[in-house]
Order: sequence, then structure tokens, then C-alpha cells
Amino acid sequence: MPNTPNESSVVHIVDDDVDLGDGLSSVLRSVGLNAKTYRSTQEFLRADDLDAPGCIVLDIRLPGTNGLDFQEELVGLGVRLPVILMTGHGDIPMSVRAMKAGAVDFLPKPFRDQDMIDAVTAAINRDRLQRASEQQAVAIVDRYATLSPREREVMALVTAGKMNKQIAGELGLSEVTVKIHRGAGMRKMGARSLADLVRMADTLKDRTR
Amino acid sequence: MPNTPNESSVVHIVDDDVDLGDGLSSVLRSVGLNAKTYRSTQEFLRADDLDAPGCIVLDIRLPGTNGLDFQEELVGLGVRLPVILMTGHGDIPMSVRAMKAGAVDFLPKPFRDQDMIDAVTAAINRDRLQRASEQQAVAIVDRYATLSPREREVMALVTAGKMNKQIAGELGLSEVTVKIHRGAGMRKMGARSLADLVRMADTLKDRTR
DNA sequence: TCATCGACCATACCTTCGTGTGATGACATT
DNA sequence: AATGTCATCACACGAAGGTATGGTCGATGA
Repeated sequence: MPNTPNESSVVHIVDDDVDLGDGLSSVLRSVGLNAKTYRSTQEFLRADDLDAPGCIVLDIRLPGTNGLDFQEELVGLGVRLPVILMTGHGDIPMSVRAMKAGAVDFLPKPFRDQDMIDAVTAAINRDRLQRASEQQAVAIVDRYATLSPREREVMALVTAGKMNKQIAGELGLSEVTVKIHRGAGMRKMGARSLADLVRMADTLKDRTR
Repeated sequence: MPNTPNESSVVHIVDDDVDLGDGLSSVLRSVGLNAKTYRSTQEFLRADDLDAPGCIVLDIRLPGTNGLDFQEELVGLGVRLPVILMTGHGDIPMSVRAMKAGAVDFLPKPFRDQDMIDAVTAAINRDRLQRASEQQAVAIVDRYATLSPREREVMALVTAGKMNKQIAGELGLSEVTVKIHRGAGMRKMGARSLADLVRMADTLKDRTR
């Protein structure tokens, strides 16, 4: 299962060397992977499938942009695809910087085809895992968005483990009102038990960090 | 706060070049850090303060052992100290491997004193964070160890969000018995609310992974 | 053998939770 | 003016949770 690259995943190859990009493309296609090539970061950013499953294979020396800088910019641009960096003239500090920034791998050119295949496979797996947890988290955030302000206050205290009576005291409400907000919160969040709700609350907190 | 290295932290420098080790030592001491030097991994492993807060500065080319291999062995040996690697003859694949294995940094020699100070500071901070969460987790595991088998079964279903009645059904017990085990579990775990207990259960699961 | 501990259950009692009915007032939108 | 949402509360009832009393049974260990 870990070595089952999904056909629906797209490998975005960003390299100004067209020959290398095409070569890489066919290597990846030969193992059943979709590949798209771009000659610049600008061209890449115009692609319409940056939200689709996949990963990025990024050259460091690019016209205009630096690959390492671009890797860090991607976060701000909302592109969460795992990144593999490659370079013909890299050094250790560059690779360390890239890995610290979360790169999946850093391959000096020339590299063996198999090394790139392994890196891409790992990247796509990482993307799959990211997506799975992201999907869950987004669903929870969406539901949380439907809560009224008061409901959120109450749910916060509920997930902190307080009793309805305490919550009523802290918010200056009657216990009945707390129960109503609590019930509404559970329904809106789709929580079938308090344990459920606590875990959702923790997921929400993780996303804020 | 992030740049406040604790004096109680020990920087373990493992390098067969005594001059370099001593030089590093005095640099680190000059910024208020404790440093100890070792000429081999064997000597390092004989140290008695491997459980104390700190980090490891490890040379890759060492007599007998390879620094990268040793870094990976440390996990099996139960040494959780963050590792900084340094080398005079390293290449990119080495640095990538080290970073993948969780190294804090990878410095090619010669490096600037400040770079090492920064790396050590980051490593000690990481250690501090690790220790904080580790401490919490160990406390929970210890308390969990005092639960009887039945209590664990019940608590598992409780934290899964099931009602006492359901739990009684699944385990073939009366509801009262479930309540007793549940109460005992809460007391032994030191949970003041169900929310507390759910979070403890999740912490326990994280450690199994 | 006696003590201890884990597991089990009944009965009883109180607390907490969840929900429904019915109602009021504020505010925003249509 | 009418509609809708949010927020509030009283009263009431049944469900679920928590604890205590008191007792049985079997295994373990001093």
C-alpha cells in the first residue's frame, strides 16, 4: 500500500531546463504517475490543479525566483503540496534549510531515476496523509462556523470539562440556557458524545497553532 | 525566552579532534552553556547524565562508529537528546539523511561560532519542549499502569464515547459494575472530568504510535 | 489459614444531563 | 410589518451518571 502511487496525483515539475523536465516526466509516467512541467514558478502558479493531490519537484536555480525562497512562499500562497528540491549546484546549508522548511527530499543533480521515484512516492504519501487529516479538520471548522457566539462560549467551557452549573455561573446564565446552547452545539457539531466533542475541540485548537 | 539557554542543560560534544572539542566547549561556555567533550561514542555512552536536559553535538567521522548511524542508534538506546551533526567531509545526501532522521542542524566544518550557538540554542529549546510533553505523558502512563484489566476495558469504551448501558451490554456486565470501574478509573487516573480523561486516553494512544 | 485484591451485583439515593413546552425581548433582514 | 435568528428563562420529566452500603466469589500471597 505505501508503494501505490495514486494515478490521480499530479507531480508538478518546475525546472527551466526543458529537456530535464521532459525526461523526468517520462520516467515518472513510466511508473504510472501523472507529471506536468513548468519552466518557471510563475507558470506553475497559473496552473489550475494546485489544490489537487500531488507534489512539487522544484529546481533551485530558476529564472527570477530562487527555489528555496519559493518553497517558503508556497505556505503563504496556500499551496500545501509537499516539495522535493533538486539542484545542480547546491551545498549543505541549502539542503539543511530546505529540510527545515519541510521539504520531503533534496536531490543533487545528477540523481538516479529511482531516487526521484522514491522521493515522489514518499511525497505523494505524505500528501495523502496531510489531506486525510486536513479534510477532517476542515469539516470540523465548517461546522464550528455555524455556532453562534454564545454557543461557542458554552462549548469551550464544556470541552474544558466544566459542569453545566459552573458554566451557568461563569457566564451569568441559568442552567437551562446553558443546556440549550450545549445541546445546539452538539447537534451543529455533529458530535454523538462528549468524547467526540472534546476531540473536535482539540482539533480546532491544533489548527490555530 | 526562546533565547534563554538553561544553565542546567549539558551540551555533549562527541568529536575525536580534541582541539576542536575544547574550542567548541569554551565558545559554548562563554555564552553560559555547560559543555562536556567525548572522543568517541563509546565514551559518550558511559556518561551518567544522558537523561538530563541537553543536546548532542556529533561529528560524523568518528573512530569505529559513523555519526549518522550513531544518530539513528540513539533512539534504540533510549537517548532522546536532540542531535546536531557536524562534518568536514560531508555531502548533501548525508545532510538530508540526518535531517530526515530528526537532526536539529547539520553544520559543515568550518562553521562560524554563532551558527553553532544558534543550533545548540534551538536544540536545547527542542529538548525542553520534548521534556515537557514527555513528562506529562509519563505521568499518565504511570497512572494508567495502576488500572486493573477490567478498568482499562471500561475506560476504553468510556473514552470512545459510549454510555454506561452500552458498555455493560458489550462486556456482559450490569450497569452498576460499569459505574464502579468507571469511577475507579477516574480516581486512579486523576481525571476531574470526562474531558480530562478523553485527553489522557488520546495521549496514551499517541505514545503507542 | 487468613488477608488482600479484583471482579461482580442489588438496592437506594442524589446529581447531572438532555429535551420539550411555552414564552419574552433584541436585532437584522426582507 | 413580517420573518428569522439569537439569547434568555421557568417548569417539568425521564435518562444517565456517580456514590455508598452490603454482600459473593475466586485467585494470590504471606
